[in-house]
Amino acid sequence: MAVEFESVVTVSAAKQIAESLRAAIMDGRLKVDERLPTEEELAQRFKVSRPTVREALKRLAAQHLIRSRRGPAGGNFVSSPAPEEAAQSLANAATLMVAVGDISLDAMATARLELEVVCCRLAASNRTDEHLDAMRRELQAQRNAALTDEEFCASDIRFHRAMVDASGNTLLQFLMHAVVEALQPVSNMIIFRVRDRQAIVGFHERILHSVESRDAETGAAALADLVAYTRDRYREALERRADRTG
Amino acid sequence: MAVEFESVVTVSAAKQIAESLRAAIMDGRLKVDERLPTEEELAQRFKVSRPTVREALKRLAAQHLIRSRRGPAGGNFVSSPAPEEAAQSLANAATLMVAVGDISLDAMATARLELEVVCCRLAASNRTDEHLDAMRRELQAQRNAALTDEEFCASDIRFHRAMVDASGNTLLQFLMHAVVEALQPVSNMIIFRVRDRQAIVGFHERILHSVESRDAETGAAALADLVAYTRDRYREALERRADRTG
DNA sequence: AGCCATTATTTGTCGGACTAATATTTTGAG
DNA sequence: CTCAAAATATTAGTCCGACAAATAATGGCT
Repeated sequence: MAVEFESVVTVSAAKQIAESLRAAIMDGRLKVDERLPTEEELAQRFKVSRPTVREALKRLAAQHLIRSRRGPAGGNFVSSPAPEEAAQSLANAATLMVAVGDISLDAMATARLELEVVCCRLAASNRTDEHLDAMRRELQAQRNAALTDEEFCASDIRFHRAMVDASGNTLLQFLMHAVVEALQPVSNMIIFRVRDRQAIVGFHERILHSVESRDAETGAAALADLVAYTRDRYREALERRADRTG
Repeated sequence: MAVEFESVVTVSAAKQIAESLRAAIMDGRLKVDERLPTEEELAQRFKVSRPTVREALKRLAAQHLIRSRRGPAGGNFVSSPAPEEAAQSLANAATLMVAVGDISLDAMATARLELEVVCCRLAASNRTDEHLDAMRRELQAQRNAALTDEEFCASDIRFHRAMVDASGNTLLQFLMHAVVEALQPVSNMIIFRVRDRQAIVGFHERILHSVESRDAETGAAALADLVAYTRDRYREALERRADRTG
């Protein structure tokens, strides 16, 4: 273990140790899957106790920067960031920001529309048969009236994710998965009527067809219609809720 | 403190406690700025020791879900997610994914272009004078030849952020700040020649003008040119580096 | 009444001990 | 000699108990 860490002296040891290790990982002094010293050794090196080191490690673990295994040949390892977990964290943050009002639902809706239009255009040129199949599968599933609302919503999300995946851009996938996920609570609120489902399936058919035929423009139109429709249904749902409560 | 937590029994106590608290925060049982029980009390409630509770709390702190203060009237408080910090986390994750190859630079560049075109279009219709001023200020700063490379890069980032902010969409701001940030290492690598600076200032002028005159199309073109230019300079930089090392 | 010292409360840190998991080594049987 | 099972060593996970540091509230002093 030849990696050097800056020594930490002043305040809030755990936080600074975490920061020091994080920096070491970020700028490549610690590589992915590399094992870092044992907690005991780190404690000696940073001149703190093991619990303090552990708190630092937990901070990193919470960001999925390290993973740990017990036993000999165990230890704490630099973890390559799993995109799904990172997307989950992002989705959580976005959900909270919506809940607290930092992001308005309107901003979220327009952002989603704009981003999905971009993905749709890329998908129209980069799609593969696998992606089309995935979209078709979800669309077929959504036609099943026996689906519960939750199942329908889940399939809805998978459909959009499949379209995003078809764009072939991993960064957009990453961002969009989180955005779509963060919007799920809203979707859950408004999908409950058969008519709504049929309408949404109709939008999805138009989207799928646009990607199939490599015609991004109709896809953009379909997405715009879908967002407008969703917005209206959401407003209605809010009014109904207002009626019930007062 | 009337909030109930599910009791945790089976495995990995700290992780489950963190998850339990996180869920309580996410679905609103714990509201922002609310103080949660003392560590002692949580330890009793979850039937674990205080260090274990602390590890759970550190996990949440790492995700900026809670903040802590010492002293009476201190404690652990639910923290409203600061967009900048969340964006920083996202940027870190993105940087790592680029470093590890989960995201190709090409994917990153196209994603950035597409997203910035979206932001530019929104900015053209939603911009305020403050946003225009911010963009003008940075542009003026970039004309100063005395700037160090780092200062020029920083101003470059601020210019793009100002344009993104002008879109008026907080979610896009949030995402783009992270994307732009994650791209900084690349920028740092290629900005070193006076000619490059002049070219980039030229692109920025076109972008600013398009937002000023509410003409999104020319802005999109300028952004595309900027990305293409940047890509070429980056390829050259890579070749130079290859020459030096081999 | 206003200011300062005291105090109480809560997180931060510590050291050590024990538990649980697990890879390695040793041992034993075939 | 081979292979499997048991012992062993190593390492993270948990726990306890205590003290340090920060800080708001309290109470006493001027």
